[in-house]
Amino acid sequence: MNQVEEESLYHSLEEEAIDVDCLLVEPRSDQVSVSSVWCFEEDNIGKCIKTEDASYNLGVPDSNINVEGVDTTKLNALDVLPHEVGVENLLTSNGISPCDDYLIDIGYVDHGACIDYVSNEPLHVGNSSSESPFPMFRNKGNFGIQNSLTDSIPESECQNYFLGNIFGTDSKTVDKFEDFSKSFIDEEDDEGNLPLQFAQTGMELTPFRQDLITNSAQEHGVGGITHKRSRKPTKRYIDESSNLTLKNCKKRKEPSSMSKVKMSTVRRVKSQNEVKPKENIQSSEISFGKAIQVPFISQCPTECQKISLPTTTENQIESFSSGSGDDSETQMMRSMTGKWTHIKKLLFSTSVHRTPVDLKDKWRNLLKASRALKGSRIEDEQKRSQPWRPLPKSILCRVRELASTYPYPREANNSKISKSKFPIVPHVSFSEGIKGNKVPVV
DNA sequence: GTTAGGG
DNA sequence: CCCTAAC
Repeated sequence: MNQVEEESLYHSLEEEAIDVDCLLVEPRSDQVSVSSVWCFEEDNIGKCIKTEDASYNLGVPDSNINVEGVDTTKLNALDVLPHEVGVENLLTSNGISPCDDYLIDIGYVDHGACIDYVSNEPLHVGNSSSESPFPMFRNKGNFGIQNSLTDSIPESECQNYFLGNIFGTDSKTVDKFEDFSKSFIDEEDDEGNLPLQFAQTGMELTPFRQDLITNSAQEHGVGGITHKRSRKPTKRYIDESSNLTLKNCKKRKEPSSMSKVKMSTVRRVKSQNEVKPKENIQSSEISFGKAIQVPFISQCPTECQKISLPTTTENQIESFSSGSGDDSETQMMRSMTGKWTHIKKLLFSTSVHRTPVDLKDKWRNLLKASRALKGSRIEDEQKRSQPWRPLPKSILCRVRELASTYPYPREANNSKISKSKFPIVPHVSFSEGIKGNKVPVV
């Protein structure tokens, strides 16, 4: 139907005073009342009850929550609306235009659907001075849309629209859908599937429709038409992702400038073919990280976690700590200034994510735990007092033993241990203990 | 730059 | 794990 037909129809109806239910609305209002429109719509519900039933049965909720339904209705309304006739032209011009029924239906429904989603924005209908909140739209916008569609499209076709667009089964409907989409697709947009095209199309149309689509997308989340153009991950993200595999999937701040130096140092140590320490250290790394990936070696079996330090590392530590050799003095002096750094270098070289400070903290925590155990003596009591899983008693005992042997600075008054043995703390390597606790292994 | 220690 | 003071 075109505008002329509608106009003539309207006049004929008016002259003959035939219209009954459909014109409960006062047609001669200067302001087009939306509630009137809704009265009209309500009275016409019967006309398209079949369509409504169809849509409702198809799961289109009352509040247009169904994304596909929303877009479908909008699509249909847009499709029905003659493009050459602007809504403003149809609805304004001092009152209701000759084709009120049709135009209110289409135009207002079109806008009403938008209002339903752009709740904060008053409806401006062309030159009309009406600016009403249209409260009823929020509740019954769906009716309007569907009625308009029903009135505008043959019933069967209307059903096909709903059915096809909701389920995507009707090829005819899909064709129409595609045609509609193509008619609005930005030429630059050559990607995306149908829903995406439609979304892009909607954004090309008007602010109303943009809001409609975006709002519907926000409301409905992931499903339906909310396929947004997938964003390529940034290079930084990719780098970080790849690093995560190396850093045991642990988000962690890049540990300061020192750690950068350590990283290079670590790499240098790695290049020295310290395979065995690596293995042992890897086992320790398995213990500390959560879901740690071990990139260089195969996972050590559980037995492997309790092996003592490999000979290479042991020799290094011995030479480092015992004072044998000419360089022992220098090393010892260095150890005095950078104990944890050296421990890290020697024994946790492959634990890229762990800084010397971390090692220090870990050891401190172990000492704390061991002291706590010493105080309570009863493991059950410890379990009760601690929110976390307690370390196995054997482990804590071992920590105490080591702590007495290699006292932590300022925490142990035990001065019988010479400072030259500090670096031997690395005799403890942390391994995964029972129940996933981190366990120092000697 | 490194450690100790508090938070 | 982060921060800061101290060295």
